[in-house]
Amino acid sequence: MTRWLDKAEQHSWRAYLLMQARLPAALNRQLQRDSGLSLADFDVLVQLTDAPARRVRAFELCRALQWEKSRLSHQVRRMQARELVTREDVDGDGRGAFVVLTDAGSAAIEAAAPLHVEAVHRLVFDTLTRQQVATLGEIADEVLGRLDAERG
Amino acid sequence: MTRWLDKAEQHSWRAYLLMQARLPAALNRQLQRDSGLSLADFDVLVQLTDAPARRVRAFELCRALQWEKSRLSHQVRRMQARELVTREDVDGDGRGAFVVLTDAGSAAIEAAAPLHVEAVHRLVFDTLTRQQVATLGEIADEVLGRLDAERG
DNA sequence: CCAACCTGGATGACGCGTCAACCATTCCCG
DNA sequence: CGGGAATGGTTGACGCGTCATCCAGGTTGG
Repeated sequence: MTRWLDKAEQHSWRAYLLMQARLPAALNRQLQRDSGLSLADFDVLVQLTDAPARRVRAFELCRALQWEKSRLSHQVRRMQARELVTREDVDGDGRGAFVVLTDAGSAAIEAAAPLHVEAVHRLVFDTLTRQQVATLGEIADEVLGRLDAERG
Repeated sequence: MTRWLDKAEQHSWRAYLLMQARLPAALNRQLQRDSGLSLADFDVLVQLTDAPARRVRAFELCRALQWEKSRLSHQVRRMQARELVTREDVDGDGRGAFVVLTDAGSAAIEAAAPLHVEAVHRLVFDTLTRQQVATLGEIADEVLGRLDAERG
C-alpha cells in the first residue's frame, strides 16, 4: 500500500519544487547579467579566493564543494577557456593538479560577490523571519542526514 | 555597503544549497534505477495521465509545469524517441501540437509513481514534523512571491 | 484587404551534471 | 622487490535547462 502525500505535504512539496526550480535560475541570471559568471563559477572562485597562494588541489576542491571529480574537471576546463583559472602540476605527486586563481578570476569574483549576496538577501532572507530561517536550516540538515544515511 | 549574511543565515543558506543539490540528484537516481525515468519525464507523464484523452496542448503543459516552450520541446523530443509520448497535430489551429501519452508511457508512470512517492516520504517527510512541513511551504511561498514580484 | 503583430512551436548552441570508461602515478603487501 | 589495488584526474556521451533565433499560422487595425 503506497503512502501518498496528504494535503499539507502536497502543498509544501509542490511549493518547494517550484522554488527549487526558480530560485537558482533567478540567481544564475542575476550573476550572469551583472558579472558574466555562473553559480558554478562563483562557487569555485570562492574556494580559490580563500586559499593560500590562490591555489587548491583539485581533489580538495571536490571535497569542499561536494562535487565529483569529473564535474570539477569539466567546470575547470570551461573556466580555463575564459581565463578565470589555470591548472598547474604538483611537484611531488605526478598525478595531482592545482587549480589556480588568475587575476581576471580574482577581479571577477570581487565584482560579483556583493551583487550576489544582495540578491540572496532580496529574494530570500528579507522576507523570512528569524524563526523561518532557523527552520530552513533544520529541515535541510534533517534531509541531508537522511541522504547520508541512505548512502550507507 | 554590502549586507553580508550573519551566522544563522549562513548556516541555513549553506545547508539549503547542499540539500537542493543532493535531494533532486538522489530522487533522480532512484527513479532512473527503478523505472528508467527522469524527474522531468515523471512531471510530464503526470500531467498527461490526469488529462482527458491522455493528451494536452504543448502550451498548456508549459503553463502547468511552469516550463518555457523550448524546454518542453526538447523534453518531448527525447521522450518521443523512447516512445513514452507522441505528438499530434491539432485540427482547427495549424500551429498547435498535442502531446499524447502512449501505452508505454502510461505503464511507465504507473510503475514509477509508488516508488517515487515512497522515496519522497523516506527522504523528506518521514523526518520532518508537521510544523516543519508547514514552515517549508510558507518559506517557498514567500520566496516564490518575491520572484514573481521581481519579474513584475 | 493586407501589412504588422502576436502565438505556438522547433531548433542549435552552449553551460551544467552524471555515469562509465580510461589513464598515469603512487601505495601497499607478499 | 614486483604486481595488484587505490588515488587523482581526464574524457566522451548523454540528459537537463536557457537563450536567441527562426518559422508558420492566426489576429487585428487602418
